[in-house]
Amino acid sequence: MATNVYDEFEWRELLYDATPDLREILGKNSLTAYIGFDPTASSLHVGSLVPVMGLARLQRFGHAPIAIVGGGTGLIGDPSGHTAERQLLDTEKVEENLAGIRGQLERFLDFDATSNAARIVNNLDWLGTVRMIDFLRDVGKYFTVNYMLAKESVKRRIEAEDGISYTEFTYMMLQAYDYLQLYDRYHCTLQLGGSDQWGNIVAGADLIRRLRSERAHGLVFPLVTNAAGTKFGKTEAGNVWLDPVRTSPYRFYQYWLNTDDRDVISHLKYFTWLSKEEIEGLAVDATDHPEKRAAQHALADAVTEMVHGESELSRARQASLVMFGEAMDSLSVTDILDVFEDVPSSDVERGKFDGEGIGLLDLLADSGLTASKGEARRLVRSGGAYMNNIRQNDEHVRVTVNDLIEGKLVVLRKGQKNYRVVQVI
RNA sequence: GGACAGGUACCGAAGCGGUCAACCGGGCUGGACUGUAAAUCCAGUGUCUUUCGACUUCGGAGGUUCGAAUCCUCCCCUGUCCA
Repeated sequence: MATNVYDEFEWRELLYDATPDLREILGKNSLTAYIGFDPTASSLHVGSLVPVMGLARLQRFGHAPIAIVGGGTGLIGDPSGHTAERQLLDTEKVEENLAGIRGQLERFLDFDATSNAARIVNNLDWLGTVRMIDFLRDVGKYFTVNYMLAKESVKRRIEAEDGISYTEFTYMMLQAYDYLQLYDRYHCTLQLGGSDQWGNIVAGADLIRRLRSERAHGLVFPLVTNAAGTKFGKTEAGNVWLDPVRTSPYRFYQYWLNTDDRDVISHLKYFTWLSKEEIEGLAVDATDHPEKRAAQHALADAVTEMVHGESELSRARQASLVMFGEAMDSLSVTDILDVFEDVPSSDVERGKFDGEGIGLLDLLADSGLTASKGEARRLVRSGGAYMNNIRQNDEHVRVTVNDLIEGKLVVLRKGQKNYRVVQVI
């Protein structure tokens, strides 16, 4: 393991840009560093793992991390990386989001460390009470409009048709003020962020230099990309969240497992604690035996365990086996309901299974797995229909009580991974 | 307001009196292959019954005809050009 966190960031390719001399400074001193998190939702998503782990990595190298949850700035909206004016969130919503994010951050940071304990602070503490006149005199005076206009995030929006509101335009000053406050309160001299934050970070460092004659630093991470050109952290179903209620651990696990070959090594560097040697070993495996996908498994295991814990990881793996065709007769109803937690289910009356039972085609159509009986028929004929993970070739088959697992449910499947749990009521 | 062009299934796009549930391409869904990948190949893609067949569909409403997506009338909408 490297001894300087700067080197650590560097080999992980997390170093997009940094202020001069930062490497030496990080090697010599224990710094206090911060990252801001926007409370735009009540959960962080996988994209936030880079900055979150960035803080955690810093802490492991002896630096003290501060996570700002932007209760104040969140009420304003950061124009960086956005092409259109953002919707304002109301105070109540921001409060709610803050609570969720705070809980998630606590998983990653050590708040009990003796010399470099982590902190979570809310910038509403100072932004909420600062008086406009004071702010303009103390902070605004040091920002020329020319300087702000030159920033990429502002420039892009000025060129866009809808422009930028004064509110969002001010955002940069607020973030700079945050940095100044943290400097004054905790002697924080490093700010981290995504590459889109560079302008805001430098603005803060400049402000500290002018007002306190002290050098403050910045380091930004690259934007995480996918080789296929798709947006990182997004699936057809939407964002991949850390919150297990929004994205089940199974889906979370699957998201990482499906990482493109071309991305998997860099994502291992970004999102895991695996060492350089371990990752290099996995890179060799990936080249020699791509079909084994050892790197994807390592990635999915590591990230799922880190975010959801060991028992959720093993459940996700179990669910994956069953989802991809493993026989399910060894599973109990409880297990099945667990595995198929985020699979749609439908209810059918018990009486339908009595005696002759219900036609397979009717069951497929009634459950909504196929849109019509005709479609169900075609599905069976083409060999894509399964009941309890057993392929059904006969379209005249009838489903009776004997097919029910523990008399309670039957699992229908269309193709590789379209499931439907039919529960008997 | 005027002149053209056009509105067809998820999208694009043929068809211009019967053989049209409607060519073809994309998408989508299965299957084969495979690494829960990419590419490729095969099949399917209105509903119901499946063997024949029945019913509802081609902007809307009427009409002509034994018979219309195809012809006529009116209406609605879209695009382009001229006011």
